[in-house]
Amino acid sequence: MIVLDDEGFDAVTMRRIAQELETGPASLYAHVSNKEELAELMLDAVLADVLVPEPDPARWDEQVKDLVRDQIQVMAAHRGIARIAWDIAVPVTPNSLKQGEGMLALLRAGGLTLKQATFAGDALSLYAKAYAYEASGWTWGEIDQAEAGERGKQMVAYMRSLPAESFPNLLQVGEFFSAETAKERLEFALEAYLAGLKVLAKN
Amino acid sequence: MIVLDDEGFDAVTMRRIAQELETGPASLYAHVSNKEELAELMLDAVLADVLVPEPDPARWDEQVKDLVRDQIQVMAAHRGIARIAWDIAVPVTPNSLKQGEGMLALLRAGGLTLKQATFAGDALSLYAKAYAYEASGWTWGEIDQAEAGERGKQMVAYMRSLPAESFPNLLQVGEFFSAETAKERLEFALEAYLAGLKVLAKN
DNA sequence: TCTACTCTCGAACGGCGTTCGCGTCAAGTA
DNA sequence: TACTTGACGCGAACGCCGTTCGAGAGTAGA
Repeated sequence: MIVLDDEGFDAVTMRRIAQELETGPASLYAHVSNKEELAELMLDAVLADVLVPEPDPARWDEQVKDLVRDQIQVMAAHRGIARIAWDIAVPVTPNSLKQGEGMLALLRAGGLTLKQATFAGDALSLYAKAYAYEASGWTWGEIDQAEAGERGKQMVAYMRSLPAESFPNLLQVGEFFSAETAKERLEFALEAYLAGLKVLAKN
Repeated sequence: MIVLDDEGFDAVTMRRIAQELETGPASLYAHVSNKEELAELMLDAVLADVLVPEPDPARWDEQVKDLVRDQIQVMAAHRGIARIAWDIAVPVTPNSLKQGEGMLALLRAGGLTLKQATFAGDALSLYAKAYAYEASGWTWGEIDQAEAGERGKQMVAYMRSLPAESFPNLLQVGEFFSAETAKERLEFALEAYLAGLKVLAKN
């Protein structure tokens, strides 16, 4: 009932889910108290697909990167899930907790104090949600692939046309913002942040 | 007309704005083509309050931190603005561009290549949006301050009650997630990320 | 003054999340 | 078996939302 609902729809609505179940929207309220609760259940179901590794101090940094990448991948793979993740203030569902604990364990294996690990885990999950949400935009957006490419080119052209005296840097960076560099941007962010964590861990 | 609209409302709706202007919702469409455009105008107006510094290579890192802090502060100060920032795929309004250019200039002053600066700027603005959105939650949420504190305490208690064998780390970190540590979390993220950038800049 | 044109905005459309209580039906009792 | 009763599924409706349309008001030119 829960897992399949978010696969195919533009926006998950109570009416559409009810339709899927061949019933009226009112019937859903027999199982969940509101849409937010249903959203939490969906997010939790999706997070079950991300398995948390056993910390290995020798390669904890790669493990952290993998975990973030997996979380992003799984959120981006299901339409609307990333958005849901933002609307949930404090995640207390079983799989959310498991992810949180797993991330903490990895960061502690990297030599961070408990407080540092907590703050780092918070920042990383914030970034994962942010990136996944943005990624959902291009993956599931209303515009198709060809049109998206066209848009990208127009964007680059537009940036190049900016007045050089006001935007000396910006007009050169258009090419770095295509969909192809998305992965690269993620890798850069992970590398930079983890490099920073290693610096802070030594103090 | 534009600037004041987002100050007082839980959610900015076309009807409420029209009401504020003592007219019907249809009249707004004479000035903007849809809600998204109106949202862009509001975000741009708000960003005008963030002034972009002249890059100083001696203290570029502090300047970057200041810029991110200012962006967050200004977004968190206006209800609903942070959410709007997420829904805008590519910001092309004048002040958004100015912020982007300013950030690039600072990062380049720190010795990053153009590509590195682009990716770093992207990650930083992603984080700024993410943090500001989260911050909007506590600042403008439907629950009042006293109740929020109560909630926090319950949260800590709940985390302490988790089974120790499954969540050895998580059950100790409840205290680090209170509203008081929010600023500290931001500072940690900034410090870690900038430390990482300095490492990468040397290669 | 009359015409022609522009612009405003009341009313309505289709969709949303959620609520209410009627009607059905199964379990319990005689 | 026949009746009563209780729970509960869900059709219909409520009050929102963003957006559209065209009647009518307002204005400028002849």
